[in-house]
Amino acid sequence: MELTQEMIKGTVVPVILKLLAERAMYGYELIRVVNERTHNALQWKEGTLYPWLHRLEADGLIRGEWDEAASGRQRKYYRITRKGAAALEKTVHEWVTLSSAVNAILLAPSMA
Amino acid sequence: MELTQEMIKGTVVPVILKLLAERAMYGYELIRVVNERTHNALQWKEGTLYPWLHRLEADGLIRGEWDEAASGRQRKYYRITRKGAAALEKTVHEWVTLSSAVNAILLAPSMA
DNA sequence: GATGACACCTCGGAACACGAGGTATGTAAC
DNA sequence: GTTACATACCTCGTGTTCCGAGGTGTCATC
Repeated sequence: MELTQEMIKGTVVPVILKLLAERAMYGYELIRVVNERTHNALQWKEGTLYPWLHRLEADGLIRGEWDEAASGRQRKYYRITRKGAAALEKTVHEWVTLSSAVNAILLAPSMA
Repeated sequence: MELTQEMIKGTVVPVILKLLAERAMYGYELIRVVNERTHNALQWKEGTLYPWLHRLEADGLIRGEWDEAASGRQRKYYRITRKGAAALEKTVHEWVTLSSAVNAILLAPSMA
């Protein structure tokens, strides 16, 4: 019964879309940025992220493109599509609705 | 790719514990109360709730007891245990940490 | 006596996370 | 030059979960 991990589900998609809306990034970078920005509250793993990137690309929400870094290393940079931007807006709204509802219950004062 | 349903996962346990910390309730009642309090933002289903009640009882976080309602109908009232109260505190803290981290990303101003 | 709300439950298919494993390249140390 | 590590991509299998569909029985109403 690993609660935290369960909570993380469902936040993956909006967070990916949001970060890619800010700027194009490659998979490994996304993991690093998320772990840093959330101080490891969200601990993303490769086994979770890569399949999602493929799914989102298949759905046309993001588009990946191989590019050569200055070091000469190949990286696959993803950027958000128009369709993805629309999905982002929708999913953020869903998150706000849900988290507000949950907060309203969890943070209500306990009855004595 | 049903995002909202995915998000709901992980919120089930803290919400159950919190509501039972307020007062003893039976399963069917929990579903009704949650759907009302969240205006259907969380739409709980029986197929999700009942297995969780059994799991939480098996883990000693809640305790169920059959009781006869005034109508004569049998209901299984659940109440939180001492162990459950500790788990509630922990899981609420986890939720706050997680939702704050996600909000920090999702609600950040988009770069132009 | 039939219909529908209440109240409990289980089962099975589909979806998902993630650990473990794999490949390949650049960099640093020795 | 080769060993070792960080980078960077990927897939597969196991275990876990949701929830629609189905089942049982009770009570109230008509």
